[in-house]
Amino acid sequence: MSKKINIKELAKIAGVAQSTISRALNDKDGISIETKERIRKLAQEYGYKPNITAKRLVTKKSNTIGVFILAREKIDLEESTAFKYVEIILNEIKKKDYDLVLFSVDEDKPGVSYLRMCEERAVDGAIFIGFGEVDEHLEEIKNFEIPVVFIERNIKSKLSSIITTDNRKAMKIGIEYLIRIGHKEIGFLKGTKNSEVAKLRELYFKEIMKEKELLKEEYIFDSDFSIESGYNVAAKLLELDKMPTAIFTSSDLSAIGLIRGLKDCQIDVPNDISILGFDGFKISNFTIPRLTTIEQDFYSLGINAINILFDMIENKIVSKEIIKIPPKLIIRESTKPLLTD
Amino acid sequence: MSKKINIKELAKIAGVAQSTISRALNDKDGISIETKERIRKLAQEYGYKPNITAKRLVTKKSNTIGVFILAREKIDLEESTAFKYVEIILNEIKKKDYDLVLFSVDEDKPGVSYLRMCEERAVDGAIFIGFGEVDEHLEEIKNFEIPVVFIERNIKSKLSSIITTDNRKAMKIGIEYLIRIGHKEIGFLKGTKNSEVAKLRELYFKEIMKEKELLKEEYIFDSDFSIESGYNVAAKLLELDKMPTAIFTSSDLSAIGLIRGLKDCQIDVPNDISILGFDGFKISNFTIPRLTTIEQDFYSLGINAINILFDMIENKIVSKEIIKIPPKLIIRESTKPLLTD
DNA sequence: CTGTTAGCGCTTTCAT
DNA sequence: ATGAAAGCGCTAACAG
Repeated sequence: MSKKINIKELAKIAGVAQSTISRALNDKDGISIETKERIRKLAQEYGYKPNITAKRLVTKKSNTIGVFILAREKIDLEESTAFKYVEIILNEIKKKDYDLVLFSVDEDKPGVSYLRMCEERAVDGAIFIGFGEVDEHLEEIKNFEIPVVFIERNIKSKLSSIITTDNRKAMKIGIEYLIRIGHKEIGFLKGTKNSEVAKLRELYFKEIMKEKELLKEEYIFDSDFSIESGYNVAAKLLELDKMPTAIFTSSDLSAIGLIRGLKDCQIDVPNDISILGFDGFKISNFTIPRLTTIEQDFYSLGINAINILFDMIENKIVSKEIIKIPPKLIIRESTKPLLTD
Repeated sequence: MSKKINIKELAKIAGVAQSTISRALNDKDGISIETKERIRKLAQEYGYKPNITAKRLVTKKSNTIGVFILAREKIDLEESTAFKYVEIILNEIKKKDYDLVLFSVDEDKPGVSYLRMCEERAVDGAIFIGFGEVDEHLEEIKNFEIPVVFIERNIKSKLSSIITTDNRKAMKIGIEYLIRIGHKEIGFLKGTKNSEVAKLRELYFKEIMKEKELLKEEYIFDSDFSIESGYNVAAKLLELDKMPTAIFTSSDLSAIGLIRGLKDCQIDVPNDISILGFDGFKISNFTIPRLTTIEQDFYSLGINAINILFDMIENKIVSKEIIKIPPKLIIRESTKPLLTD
């Protein structure tokens, strides 16, 4: 393995100017096809790799996307949807020859500046996944001069687009399905306190249930998307004078936890109570019972996010629109028509 | 929000030379305490942020760690352990003021060079998570001049350390537990074909079972860590003349899939057959039945990996040792003593 | 079509 | 303790 060679040395070897090397390797025009070929061969031969740092310094472009995920206190990333997006984004980015730098953010850690992080890394654009409500950095983000896409988070800023599941529709099809199969006493498990989607789902749940004149406040339970928090709701459910006949959760994992908790209390799902999940994780098709759930189209969410970001970066287009991806009801075994007796 | 200011401008404002600014902000000596203070205040006031790209160009240090995860064909990252490590590494890295750039790698995509990726990004060190067996880039990695840590992958290279779960011990405690509760007919679900840990687990399973004179080849099934692949084994199990009384899987998820598949065939876990998982994912404590499993200490694995990498980067120490983290048996509900009749 | 030259914003000798 | 100047490796504007 030979030593690293730089553009200057390669230029000397090729007997041309540095700029010619640069032109050849960056496929610019104003250079003959022959020299281009010749130089490329030479570059190959000598294992020349342009120094990306130097390149960046002059072009002021980093070919880097910053992805910010929220490190919530009690929720493992395992239990969040963030990495689903990261995976999809990573794949798309690779095709375009961009790199992904991953930042995790403690929501209430003051002092750190997201913008600063972006600037330091000279990212060309950023994606914020699932940010919360209370955020001292909100103002800062709003004034970002860098293209930004938010997933699961509705922030209006200078140069941003927003991609989210259509949470209203999600809640609507969930509730209407439950009603259709005979349920009227429908409970709800909230998501993490300062998550915006959690807030939204709660809001819509109440709104729609109120419309149907079915809303009962005592059927609404705190939870935080996590398995454990779902598990813990089971005990609270038992304290009720009368249990709901169905429960709509804010995440598959909390649904799975809840089902487990219920089982431990000798309450069978779906015979004693119906449970409806939210997410459509793969595993929910393999649980016992299989989970009926509202499936989010993570793939679309992710693809849209990154494509829009590229669009903003490359074409300086600011869509400013909110893209809502429709969710889908997947009926499986954890819900059951209510027997009227 | 004022415009970005650079060192030159700040120098002019402060009425000093650039080098003085540099010294002050990088806490070098050869500068009076007063000017240092004065300049820092000024920097603060004018919102001066050094351009990290320029800094890198001259220092040749990037404060970046590259993390390579394997994008396997059929397995979602959701189902791999990779992101568990990413999460842990990310947290540690943040403390040290490093950044993480994430690469996903298609194992059999020729032409891309990991080293190249590292060089382009000028990463100070790299972590490879769970790489496979067949790898055209293996030779290249072996000659890396950059500190490298492998997780779940045993590659000997110039400057590398290896962190892995003690898979031999894992298989041993799993098998011995199963035997202790009366099982002799013990099956095994392999992991992904070209994963090294999968190979290792298979190897040790066979080795240990042979020692005990209990090995039966027909009880060994192809699988790939995924839920679905576990599910599919159920049908194959039924084709057997005589089923094993217990099955050791290579992952929690495949165990969960298998249990589901068995259930669909009217076979009850653990009454008809015992299933032993491998991983210790959180969810396995909430499945029905709760999964008995061999728990990997992901946290230790991750922490060790990043700490060793930092050590190699900062102190130029090459440990070259293989660190094996002990696994732990967690007994829950999916296994049961074999009733002798 | 190609070479020359001037920076990008920083750190780091080498003087003073 | 501070300043001046060189240079990291590249691209881009300007000549020719």
